[in-house]
Amino acid sequence: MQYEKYHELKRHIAVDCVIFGYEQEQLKLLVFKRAIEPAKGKWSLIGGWVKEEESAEDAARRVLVNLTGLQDVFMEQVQTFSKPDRDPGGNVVTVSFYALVKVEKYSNQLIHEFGAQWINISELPQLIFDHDEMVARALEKLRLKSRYDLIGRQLLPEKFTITSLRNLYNEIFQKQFDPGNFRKKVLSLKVLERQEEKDMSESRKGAFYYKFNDIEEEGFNDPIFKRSF
Amino acid sequence: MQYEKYHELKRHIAVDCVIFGYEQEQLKLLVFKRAIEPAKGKWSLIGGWVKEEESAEDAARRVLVNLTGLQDVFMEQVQTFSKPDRDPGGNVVTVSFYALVKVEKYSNQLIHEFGAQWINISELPQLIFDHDEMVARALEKLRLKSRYDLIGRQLLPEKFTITSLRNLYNEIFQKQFDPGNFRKKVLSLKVLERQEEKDMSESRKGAFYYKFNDIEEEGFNDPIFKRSF
DNA sequence: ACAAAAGTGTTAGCCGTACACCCATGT
DNA sequence: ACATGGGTGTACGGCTAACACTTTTGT
Repeated sequence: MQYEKYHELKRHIAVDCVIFGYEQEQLKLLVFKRAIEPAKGKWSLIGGWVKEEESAEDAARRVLVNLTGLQDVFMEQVQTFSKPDRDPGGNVVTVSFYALVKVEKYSNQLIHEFGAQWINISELPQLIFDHDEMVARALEKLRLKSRYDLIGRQLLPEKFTITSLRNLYNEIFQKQFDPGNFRKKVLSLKVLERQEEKDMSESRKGAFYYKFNDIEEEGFNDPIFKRSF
Repeated sequence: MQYEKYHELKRHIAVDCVIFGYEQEQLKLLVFKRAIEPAKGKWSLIGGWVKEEESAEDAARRVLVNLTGLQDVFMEQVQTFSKPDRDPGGNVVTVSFYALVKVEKYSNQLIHEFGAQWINISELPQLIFDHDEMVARALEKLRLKSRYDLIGRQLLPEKFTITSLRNLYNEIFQKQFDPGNFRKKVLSLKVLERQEEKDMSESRKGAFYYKFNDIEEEGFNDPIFKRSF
């Protein structure tokens, strides 16, 4: 498990996690300043070794739980990277995952402990090895999912406004959705429930909070958003 | 490389290939009758070990070249399977790929040599281990690709009729596309070139052959087929 | 009264679907 | 002439996109 040693061994299997969060109307990624060699001080994703008695999915979940304490985080496999020379420290095959977490639930203490930081998706520094490509592929996958599912359940707080949800989609697709049309579209999907309470912080009139309802976690057959972005 | 031995060792990395082909207006999969234990006589996908000095992509390509002699086959990573007990013969992490090949180019001799057989996608026997799931996931990925790309370049012969192409889509989505609408749709994409020659075998009138043109291999931004199937 | 965001309504145009209809030709 | 698949035309309906318009309320 010690990084300094692994180059002596033959080939290892690891996971890396592309962790998305949504905070202050921005889509962010949790990145880490490496405390150890190689590439000490450089930015990277968080990862870990896959133990012999677990699957890559188990390992990724373990890494995430260890980092955040959160048990039921949405997570999906993205791609496996296996070029023998992709990690200068040794021959490492890495299965990458992306995760969607509610930033609010994070303990800031944990984050500092790991040298982690939430960074806006459009202001990312260069990451080590092929981690940039992992992020790019994860973002592609997130966009694809967002097109067929109404995501937000895993990223937004329990209660949120339609405007917040729209902003999330604006961030994901780097595009301004029309407020009126977006509202009608998502409400027509019948997965949101309006609450009594209003958010008064953003306007005089106030905006109703919504919650995701419990039924039908599964995606729709048709794309929600059919046009190119 | 010997299967009988690998259970003694700790953990291996392998690839498996979901090889799609199109023959006699049917979407088929190349499956193999295992000649060795475990699961001798059962059907499976073709696979191979990933050598220490190569990537999973390299390994998959090597397996395919070895099997077919074809160099430039379309191939894409699907998913990695890593449950420690997924292969009763040992702890094997497998990266699965799908490939699209022109059946016509295959040497039948090679196929028999490997105990292989083209089987219609809807008549597949049960496959060993988690190979059924690999096929299911590969098919999902193929469907997704077919929705955004006009697929067929890699599956159809050089010259083909619109009806053949439509049949391919019928097979992929298990749905009957409307002949007229399908024709207009694919021709509007401007990626097909009509040939002088006609195929006279299917109708009195004859159907023009088409070829894919050379420009723009990349996909479209919008889904070609937007509705559910 | 005004501003500013929330929310509703309206319209035009595009596109998918269904289906009618013509075409070419071997028997 | 007719049957058959190839190929074209048309009309309806649904949906998207653009944007005008109304609502609410603190200042």
